[in-house]
Amino acid sequence: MSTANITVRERIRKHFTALTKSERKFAAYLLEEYPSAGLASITVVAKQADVSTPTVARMVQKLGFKGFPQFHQALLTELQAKVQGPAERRANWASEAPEGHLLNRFTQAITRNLEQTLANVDTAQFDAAAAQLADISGRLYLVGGRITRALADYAFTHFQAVRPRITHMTSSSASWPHYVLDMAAGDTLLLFDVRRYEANLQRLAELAAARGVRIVLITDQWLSPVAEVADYSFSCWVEIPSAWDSNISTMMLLEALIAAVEERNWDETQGRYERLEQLFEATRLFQKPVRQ
Amino acid sequence: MSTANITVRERIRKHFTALTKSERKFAAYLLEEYPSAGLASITVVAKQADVSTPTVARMVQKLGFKGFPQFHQALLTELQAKVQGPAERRANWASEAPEGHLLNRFTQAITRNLEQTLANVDTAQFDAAAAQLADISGRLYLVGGRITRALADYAFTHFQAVRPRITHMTSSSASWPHYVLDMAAGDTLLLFDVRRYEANLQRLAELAAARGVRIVLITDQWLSPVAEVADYSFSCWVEIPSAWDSNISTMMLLEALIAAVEERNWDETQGRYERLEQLFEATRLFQKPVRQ
DNA sequence: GTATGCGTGAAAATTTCTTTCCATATGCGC
DNA sequence: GCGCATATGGAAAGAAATTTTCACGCATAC
Repeated sequence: MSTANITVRERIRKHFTALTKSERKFAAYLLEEYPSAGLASITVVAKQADVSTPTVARMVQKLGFKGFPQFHQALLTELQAKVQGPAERRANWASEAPEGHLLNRFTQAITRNLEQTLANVDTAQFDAAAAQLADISGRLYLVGGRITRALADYAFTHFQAVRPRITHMTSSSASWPHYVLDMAAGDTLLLFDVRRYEANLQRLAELAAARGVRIVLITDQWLSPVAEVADYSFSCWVEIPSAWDSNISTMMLLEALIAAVEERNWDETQGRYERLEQLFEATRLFQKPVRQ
Repeated sequence: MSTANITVRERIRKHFTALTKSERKFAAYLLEEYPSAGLASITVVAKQADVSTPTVARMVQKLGFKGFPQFHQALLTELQAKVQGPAERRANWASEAPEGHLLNRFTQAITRNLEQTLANVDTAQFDAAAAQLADISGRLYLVGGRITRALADYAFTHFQAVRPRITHMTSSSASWPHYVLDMAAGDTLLLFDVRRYEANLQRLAELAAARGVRIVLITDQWLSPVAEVADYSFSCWVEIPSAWDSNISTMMLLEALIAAVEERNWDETQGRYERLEQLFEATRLFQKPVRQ
């Protein structure tokens, strides 16, 4: 492991004096276009540097590699490390917590889930889905499963403030057919389905799709079968060291969508917030905010 | 050339529904550690993803590559482009999103909120609160406000799997007195209150406290007045560039608490999960999970 | 001028990787 | 419960890569 951490570049510098003329030719070529010049097969690389394959093979051995594949792998690892960026993975968020504390382990898993989820969002699809959700010419239906019912509820509360014409389909699937009856082309169905995927939701999605309803699906990384009929699907990474799945990334995607819809309909949304504020005031349901 | 510019990640997204179970397994593995997981030889890659080489070969063809080498090359090119590109693109956060895209702005705010929230958790208090929530000698009551009702609902669903003796107090505050009537010393009340703080919740908390109920409060950074009577309070950072507050950090704290309770009561919890599983099986409410 | 030794690359030998074929397993509809 | 369709991985064939061998060229020393 002692020599494992030095870069190929450093190895070349270190052994340069021991290299022969052709080998130096190849070394120069590699450094010229580092490290991409070394990423093809030995045959291709050798040809491009205008030396023979044995020359390259001998040289990488001089550099301390067992063979060309090992050399190739080393370059790859370097490149990968570069992309990963500063290795300061936010490991210690819960700064006060001891190393192995649950909070830290949990945080690490969550961070990774959020990263993965975001990396896998197709921006164009996100924008299109936001536009669909913002389209108030049709109704917006919300529905979730056993676990995600709470998310659908949360979505309902927020979308209510952002746009009119919303229906929260209760989790009692017996009543779903009644809702489907009123669905029409141009309507939107925002559907949550994480494992274990529920057959009822799939049937609902199929019925809705058949009526020309656009479906936005928020699911997990293993993709609910509803994705088959959904117009827009988003995968959220949900694994945590636990018997159940985390829905933090799911929630994040939901909030991001709400924010996007809000931004899109801002002119109208603003007015709604003001009216909502006045209504709260009128009903005296809520106390004055502490700040702001 | 028309299809040359889309990333492998996008290809996977696009074709995911057409993939079989094993192929998805490989796809998931690749996305998990992208793109390095796909850079070894097909044999190695397949073995690490625990699928057969033919599966991988078939899949890359489905993605539109002629063969594995072409797929391999595409990943390599992506990686190179990434390195060549704008020097320090921030890690993997929504890597495909343009700089000023809402997704990126949103993510930044969320990251900050999570950091702040975690930095402000007192580990000892967290552990103590978890112990309180895990104490099944008393009842556990759950309640939330207008917005946080959804979180209380989510908490209810999960705590149900983890421990017995739970009561979800519905948001209709008219019925709260009935619940209070049955509260006794040794019971626990998990209460969510974020701005705008609700007078009803405060009164409920006072009544419960008077009856000797231990109160765990999850609130925002400005602290609900309920904190006065709560035994344990946690502040979650909730500000995002939007007219409303984000509850992602709130959700995170909640999930962390659930995880902590689960870990604490694991012996009993495990049995509950198994029974739950059997009940699901019996009611046939749910489809078979895709994986695991 | 000849002999010696090192560097070099063509080509063979070998290893490794990729693809194809096929038997088995698995799930699904009837 | 049966038969069909599809998915899966073992194994072999085929392809490509890497390594080794070896003969030649070239420089240097005597």
